Amino acid sequence: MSRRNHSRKAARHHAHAPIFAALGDETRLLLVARLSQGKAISISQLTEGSRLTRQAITKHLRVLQDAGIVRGYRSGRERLFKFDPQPLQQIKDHLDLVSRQWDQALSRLKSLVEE
Amino acid sequence: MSRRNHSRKAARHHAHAPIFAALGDETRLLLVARLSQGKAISISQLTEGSRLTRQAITKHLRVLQDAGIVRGYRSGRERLFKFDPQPLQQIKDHLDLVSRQWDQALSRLKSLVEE
DNA sequence: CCCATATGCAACCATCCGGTTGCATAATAC
DNA sequence: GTATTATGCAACCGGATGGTTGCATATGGG
Repeated sequence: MSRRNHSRKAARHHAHAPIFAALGDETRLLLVARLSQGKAISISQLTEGSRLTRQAITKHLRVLQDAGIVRGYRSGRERLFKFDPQPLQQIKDHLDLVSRQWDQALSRLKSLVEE
Repeated sequence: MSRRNHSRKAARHHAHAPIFAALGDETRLLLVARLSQGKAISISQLTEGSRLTRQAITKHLRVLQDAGIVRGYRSGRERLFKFDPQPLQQIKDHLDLVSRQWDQALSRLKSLVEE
């Protein structure tokens, strides 16, 4: 295996912002929380227990779907949505990267001071 | 224990959406990446290397600051910003919670099937 | 003092976003 | 085959967002 395989991390994390953005809404966080319970849920089921309109919920689901967090498919007369954990894993990894950089910066600073 | 003790988790993660929202922009992710390197950086330094205006960057920093991800303070004639890891840790924890629910749901399903 | 640098403040603009209402269509139930 | 349920589509609305420009102010250097 050659070494030219270096995919530089600085250039590759460009797709994360839309995922964060999709989670940047309280209603959507609620939907994700509900869908991460496992079962696929229909739009009208998801609308119950929210004071929002079905259309509002539909739009939110669309946003989540475009971010890849959720996947919808038709079943009979209803559209079911199910959770997909992959995008969340992706941004979790990114957050870990940031934290790691921060920690390393701290320890570099600390060793300088102690010297 | 009285009733007042029911801090239902549904009510407690209300502060997470603004943090996700603050990260839901490519420019802001870049700023965070740079600031997580450790050192405090001024507005004009952060503006260099971006094709955006200083004011645009200033606004983005304001958003990050309102989310608590970054803290700014005046030093001489410049305003320095430094990274604060706590909010990111917070949402990382939330993501872990969601993933955990998902995994549990999966294993419940699996045990059902195998039975 | 005077100048250059770094920032603050405000107005303005186009677009996006969250939400609604109204109506059309598809599937199921009876 | 008709009523009911679940969804789709489109227009509309006000407010937030991302960005710009222009000008005012503060601070440090010689």
